[in-house]
Amino acid sequence: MAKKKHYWLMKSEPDAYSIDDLERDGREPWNGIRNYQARNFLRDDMKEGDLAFFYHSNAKPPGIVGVMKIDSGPEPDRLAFDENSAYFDPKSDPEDPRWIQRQVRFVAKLPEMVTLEEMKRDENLEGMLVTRRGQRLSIQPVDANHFRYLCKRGGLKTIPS
DNA sequence: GCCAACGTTGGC
DNA sequence: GCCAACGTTGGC
Repeated sequence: MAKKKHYWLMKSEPDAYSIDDLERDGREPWNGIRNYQARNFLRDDMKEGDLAFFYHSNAKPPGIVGVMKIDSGPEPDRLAFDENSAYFDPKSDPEDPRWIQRQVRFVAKLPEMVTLEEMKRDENLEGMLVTRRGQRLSIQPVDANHFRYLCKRGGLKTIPS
């Protein structure tokens, strides 16, 4: 039997990079993550082929807007080595990179976004991390049943696999 | 713009 | 190792 898929939620501010940008680009490095818990998910727990929600944070309204696929293994985040980057980190050694990225590939845009407010109100999503007050982790695991439910809720006819 | 909820840094 | 000060995230 094939290894069980994991599901994720990944946040981006649409002013910086939106679902429309990913639809246009097709495949992009997901980089600039500078939080250890999120880094560990990127490095250790994500598998190539996993599916993830694209979440618009700091948006009006915030919420889930699309689905993407993890399309690479863990790679060093080279922005950490670039002095001119906002994500430069002098403590990241190119011989032993501290920060990790993944390639992600566009899968689908949700016909209807599912807002954070809707998710908080929805009893089917009880316990989902993103609805927890004060949490701010930019990469989060999502339960498989929550993933399927949210795909339908967002108007997808078929659940991506 | 405010501020709650963190995470990080650095003095001790 | 403690913890105060500071910085960031991100909803509101």
